[in-house]
Amino acid sequence: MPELPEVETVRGGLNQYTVGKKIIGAESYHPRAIKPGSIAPLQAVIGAKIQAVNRRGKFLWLRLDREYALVAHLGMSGQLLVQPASAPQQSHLRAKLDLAGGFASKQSDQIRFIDQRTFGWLSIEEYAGDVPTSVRHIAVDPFEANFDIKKVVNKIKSKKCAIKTAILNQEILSGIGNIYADEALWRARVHPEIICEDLSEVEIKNIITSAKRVMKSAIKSGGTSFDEQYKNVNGESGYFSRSLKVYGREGQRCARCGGAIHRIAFANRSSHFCPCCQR
DNA sequence: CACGGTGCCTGAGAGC
DNA sequence: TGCTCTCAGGCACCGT
Repeated sequence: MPELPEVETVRGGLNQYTVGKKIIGAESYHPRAIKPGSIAPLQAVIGAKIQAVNRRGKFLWLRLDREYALVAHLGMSGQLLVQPASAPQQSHLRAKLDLAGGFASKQSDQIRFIDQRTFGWLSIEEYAGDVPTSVRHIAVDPFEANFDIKKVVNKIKSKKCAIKTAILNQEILSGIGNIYADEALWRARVHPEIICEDLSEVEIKNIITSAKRVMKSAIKSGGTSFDEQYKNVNGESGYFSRSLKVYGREGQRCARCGGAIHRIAFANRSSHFCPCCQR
């Protein structure tokens, strides 16, 4: 499941291998691949040059030499791969962009959008200030220079919902999904169902700092080679098996206190935590 | 306005 | 073996 670290890994790969390239072809293969709100079909980007690859939270966009951006969200199972045009076609290929010139060979490269469960999408959008329109309501993520932790702490402190619900809310701070939410709460020793109002500002700040730290180390283990980056995006990278302390570890021992990790259904999701050290 | 619940989607794995 | 059921969780949207 791509959360901020996985999307950042994809952004880095696209930034390295596609910036400066001209888009010479575009095709969509699935009706859900293009977001209904897109102002134009995918073919509108043909002829555009990729100037930069930007990200906020889990939203990604290609800045083009145009008035509009090509926005991408990976949803639950989306991937963006850069591959030579001759590479075999993946079974869930939803769209592709052809680029002029290649890095892997002399033939042209493609950006391929692959998405088994079709919760991801591509969209052509105008800008609302610095970001495309569908990103406008998404809060700044912890890695952005203007991330204001005090403001975020105050906003969370005023909420009457569970702390886990608050840190998953992309309009409060963005980038955290179910995995990193559980990991951040474990590291901060806070039970996911504690009501925000009942936490101290120090505790809330600690949760956010923990989230940033765990996501930072996940980005680091995204690897440096192109292939490794995209292995990570598949969701089964070494990071997941090595470093996760609670997510997907129901019944196993807590690395801190040795107690059993519990899993509860909460807000239509699974929450993993240690009842012994997360009160 | 704030918040909780639901729909969208497909393949893996469990259970019978 | 093969069928059916449950689960995974991103976001947008709707109702209270």
